[in-house]
Amino acid sequence: MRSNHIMSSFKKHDHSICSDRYKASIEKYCYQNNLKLTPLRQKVFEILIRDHKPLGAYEILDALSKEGFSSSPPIAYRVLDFLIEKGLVHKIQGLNSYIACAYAGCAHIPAFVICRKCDNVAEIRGEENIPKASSSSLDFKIENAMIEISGVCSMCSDAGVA
Amino acid sequence: MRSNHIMSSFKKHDHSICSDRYKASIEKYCYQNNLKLTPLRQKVFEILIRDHKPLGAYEILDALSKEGFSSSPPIAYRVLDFLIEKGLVHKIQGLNSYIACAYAGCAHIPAFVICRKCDNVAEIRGEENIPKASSSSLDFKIENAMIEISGVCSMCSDAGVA
DNA sequence: CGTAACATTGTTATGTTATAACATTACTTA
DNA sequence: TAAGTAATGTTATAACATAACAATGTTACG
Repeated sequence: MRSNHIMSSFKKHDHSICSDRYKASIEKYCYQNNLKLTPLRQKVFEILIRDHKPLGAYEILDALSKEGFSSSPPIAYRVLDFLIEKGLVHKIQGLNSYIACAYAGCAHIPAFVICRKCDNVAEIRGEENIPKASSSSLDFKIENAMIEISGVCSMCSDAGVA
Repeated sequence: MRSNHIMSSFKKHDHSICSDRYKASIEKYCYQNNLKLTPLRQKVFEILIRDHKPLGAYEILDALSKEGFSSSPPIAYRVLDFLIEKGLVHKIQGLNSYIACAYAGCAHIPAFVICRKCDNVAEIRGEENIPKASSSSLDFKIENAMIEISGVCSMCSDAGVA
């Protein structure tokens, strides 16, 4: 397991260890890349890793508000834009929500596995899943990929009927 | 080329032939599956294939309005829900927009190649691109996949600088 | 130091996308 | 032809996101 590997939300684990790894990876990344990890940015990131689940922008705003931060919409969206641009957070398009990157600092194409029952999401590496053949037959310059797999995780399918 | 194959938006082609193929495939599919292709549903589908581009729900509503149909938001969303559920239309999550399925009636996992310059979109088959290994190691029951590749198409990269 | 330039955060207003809830009309079928 | 269901019409509002500008903080350089 690589040092910054984050545990899947689909497996029971001690999340405090995860949280520490997340924090360490973002701090290291910002330090190495000379990015300012302001209190607001730290707080948003902390909110995102707390539940180990994707959150909507307005959920983040609520959380910020409860902790005494300003909470008008642009606050969240700007910080999210920053974190997304730096690859520290990803947007889950299918849920209009945001999740901390599990591989911050490692070049990768993110892909997500989303349980429609418990709303947990695991990030996996999507490199091998982008359609090389088809798109090259189209002579297309690939810049980005969004891969979101949905279904039911093992914890949920063990728990009851479909 | 299979009989219902639709031309890629990234290649010059006679779109009237495409349109006819789209229409034929939806009519055939609805007939075979005993689905009611009402005037409203037909019109929405026709609007979607006209430009051979994805459209937002409110663009569809505008078009409906111009053609004398009722055009409050639920009108479009309900018809889109129906067409999506039947696999005749797909939603492009990254653009909040909707596109007629290029493989209606064929079981497939849709994937999209999206040019960020001209906004054209080509549907390709995504079967081979879902992350089998990773998700099976998670013991996850896959139901659906969303694969959207973005970049620049050959027409746009020929046309000028990046 | 002081100040110009830039980055960050604060605030108001508004734009865009989507759905809830209920009314009406049409279509089926027994 | 009446009851049940599917489809469409309408109003209101929820949920998601950005534009535009003000205020404050930070940095770097003479």
